[in-house]
Amino acid sequence: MAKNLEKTYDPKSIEQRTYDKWMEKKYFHAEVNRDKKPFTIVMPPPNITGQLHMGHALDNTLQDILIRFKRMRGYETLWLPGTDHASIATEAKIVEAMRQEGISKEDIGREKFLERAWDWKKQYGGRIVEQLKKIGSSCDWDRERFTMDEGCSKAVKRVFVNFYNEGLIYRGERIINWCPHCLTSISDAEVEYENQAGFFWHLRYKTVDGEDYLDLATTRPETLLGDTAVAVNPEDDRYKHMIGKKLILPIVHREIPVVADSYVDMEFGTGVVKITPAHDPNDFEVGLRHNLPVINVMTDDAKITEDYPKYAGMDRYEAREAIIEDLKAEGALLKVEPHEHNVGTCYRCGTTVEPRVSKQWFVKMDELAKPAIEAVKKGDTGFVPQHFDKTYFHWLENIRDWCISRQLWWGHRIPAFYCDECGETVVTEDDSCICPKCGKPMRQDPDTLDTWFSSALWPFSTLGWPDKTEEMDFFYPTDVLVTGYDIILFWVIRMMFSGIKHTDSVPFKKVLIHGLVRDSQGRKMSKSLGNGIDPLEIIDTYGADALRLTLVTGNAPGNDMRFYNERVEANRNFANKVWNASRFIMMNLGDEEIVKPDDSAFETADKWILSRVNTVAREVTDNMEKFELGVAVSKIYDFIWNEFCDWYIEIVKPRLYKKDENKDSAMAAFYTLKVTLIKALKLLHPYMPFITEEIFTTIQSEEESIMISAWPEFDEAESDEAAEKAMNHVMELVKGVRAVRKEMDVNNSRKALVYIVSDDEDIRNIYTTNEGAYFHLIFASEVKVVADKTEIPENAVSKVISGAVIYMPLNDLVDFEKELERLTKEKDRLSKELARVNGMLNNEKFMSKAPEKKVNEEKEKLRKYTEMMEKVEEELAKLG
RNA sequence: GGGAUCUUAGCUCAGCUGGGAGAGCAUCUGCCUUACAAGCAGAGGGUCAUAGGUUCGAGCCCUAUAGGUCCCACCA
Repeated sequence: MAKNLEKTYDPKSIEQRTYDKWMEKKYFHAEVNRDKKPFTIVMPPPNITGQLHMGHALDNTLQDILIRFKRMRGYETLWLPGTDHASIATEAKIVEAMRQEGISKEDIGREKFLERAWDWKKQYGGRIVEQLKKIGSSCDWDRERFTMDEGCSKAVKRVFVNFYNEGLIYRGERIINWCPHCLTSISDAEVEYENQAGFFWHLRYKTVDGEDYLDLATTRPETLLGDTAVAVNPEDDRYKHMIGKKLILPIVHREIPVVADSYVDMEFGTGVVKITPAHDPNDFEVGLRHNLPVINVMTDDAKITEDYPKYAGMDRYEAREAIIEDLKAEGALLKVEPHEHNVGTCYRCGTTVEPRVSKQWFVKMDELAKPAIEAVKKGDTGFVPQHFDKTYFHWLENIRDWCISRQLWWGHRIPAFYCDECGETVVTEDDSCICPKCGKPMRQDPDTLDTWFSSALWPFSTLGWPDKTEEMDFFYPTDVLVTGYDIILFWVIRMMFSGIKHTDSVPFKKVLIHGLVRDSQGRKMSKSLGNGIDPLEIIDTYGADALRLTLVTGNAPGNDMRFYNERVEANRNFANKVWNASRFIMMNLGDEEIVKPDDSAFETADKWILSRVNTVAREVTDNMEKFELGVAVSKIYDFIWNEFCDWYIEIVKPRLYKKDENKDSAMAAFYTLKVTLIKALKLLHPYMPFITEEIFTTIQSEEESIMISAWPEFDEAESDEAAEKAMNHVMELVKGVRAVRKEMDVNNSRKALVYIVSDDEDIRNIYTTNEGAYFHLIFASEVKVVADKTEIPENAVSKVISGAVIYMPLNDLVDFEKELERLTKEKDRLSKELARVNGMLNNEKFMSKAPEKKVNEEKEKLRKYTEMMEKVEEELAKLG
């Protein structure tokens, strides 16, 4: 107990050591334990390509807070960590690395490529895990998973096969989003739209006989190579006569029909649209309706195909230039005007997506979406904050089939097999598939699945599904999913429908949504801007606890936050404050053991702080159960700094310094200090795990860790209204004297006689019995508590507080001006309050409609303010 | 085009079911008071975007307007 703490808190000296201890003791490990209630969070798996950024730091801090809180409350808490194979991102990195060596994927072949990928995973996949540990994450690392490990892969196959057998997965030629850089299809959700400045090229398509024409505009003239029709609205009188006629496609000189389709907006442009089914999703639909040919004019990397020798091999933008020139030459280009339009880009590499018809695998969404919507409507799963359910509903209600096949090698290979002999297709979990029809070995689909297909199963595949495991039974469904709002449509939705479909249960009961961490100017942190703040650097400078506190204070769920170092610094200072308060207690105690003295040794201040910490525990617990983490931690912060340090410690100092004179009183103070500190540390622990552990195990050496200690639950017996009321009077007195001293410019070194005048015997008793609590705080030479003013000297400075008036004869010429100003100000304040209270109490409607409790409160205020007002007026009268 | 969200002290933001406007930082004034100057004490600073409405009572609920942010959307 007599261990010393250093003078300033040094996070570096304790964080690693503390974390190692926790790991060694296996505190993070969860087991199926039927004696306890489970509390489960699965960590959103960071990409193996990733480096810890502020978003991770925030996400994981929130999870760790919830986990530590519940663990202390006696739950069997499982926080299951893991990483995501991130197929497209990882493959891109490896391809890039190989490019620098001068080799391509195809050079080494699929197997060798995958070997490299696994090597890469071994080398870098653990990096982010180590970084997560730096912020104190108390995950069960024994259960760490990877989206491509054996269990998860098994789950993926099972789901694919099940979906397929139920007709919920199908393969078909559809128009999909194609990234010409990543060379793969991507899902709708993976396309980011951005407004780009472009042009409208107005073109003229003439009829076969050359006598008539249709004018239209396009933003992508190069796609004209694939035009197979021109469409007009069937209701459009301007063009009714053209329907069914043939036009000559400029440059290509192919005949194409004019079709009528209500998709065409008569109001927009000329009301004529060229139809390129192979390169535009809408045109594709039109094409289906009118049986139009689909002509793909581009290669995988968005170059024009050999079918158009003149442009073959040109990149789509080069081809655009060339085609425009040719259109001009042909007289088909009427005019060019600037036009801003939405362009789809690949979320991975930013390349403009090329819509393209291709044979892909899809998940049919209609049937799956409905129960996912229902589950949130019924409240089986709820969003915090709730309004995010609107985003969720909106997306699910408008969802289109999900393209899940990717032309990549790194990922879960699609478990579909084709027989080249007889054309049979088999979808099976069995890797070495033999054709059931002709007995020949089958060829597996070369494509892999969208990364999100496997992460959609994360909450249950990590618990052993599809096997019936104890873990599934005990820990599932999970309790909370913590994630950013930017990930709802990618991930949350897919987990929901996958979970409901395969486990007959929602995968989580609550979704706690947080916002983005932005830079000090409110900009998104990004690599390209170079404005990212590295959490590890912050930890290095200020400590993990300060970082964690910064990420949760002053922020409501779902809101973005700005990150700047001044805030971290302030929180580092708080850590130091906690550190020093603890150090103070230990220093003064010396080698003595703390033994709880007889009840009579406890003073009002002791009872007050014990009562307060108890109340704070209740409020904090309530807030945390409602995910109001920011509110909760600011209550702890305020309690520790403003009540415990600034008041209680200051109040008990004389008792500690004179511990030999009154042992019992000193011991009561020590006992109260320790009990209160420990409760406060426990409340703080989920937010600041390292410092609280270090202090706890120093001061409470018989216990081995704060993180497995019991949470301070509210105890009615600790509440002490009388003590709280008394201390409020004491604090008002101290503040009053301090204010007067400051205003009168009286240095604290100058002790003064202080009169406390009150005609209320109870209040006089409070001041008499608690003199020891405040005497030194008001720098008094003597305190006289009296019933009336008869013995107050004429030139005493006065200060009215509730229930009493303070007089301080300062033996100076009283500065009448200042005194007058002070009292007048006070009078103004009181009259405003009185006007407000009177306004309410004189309002008949208020009196009849407001709750009685509120009315009584106001009556009490009226009494108090009236009394104070009288006294202020008396003092003013004295000044003349 | 649809939807969400925000607008509170100089700055960044809290404000839980409607009942006397808060914090951190910054500013001003005193303090090296034997835990902490990464500190202590005191002070100034806000018609809670605007306009209506509901209510005894609105920062909080409703409607509209303005401005900002974000998401979704097939306008060629």
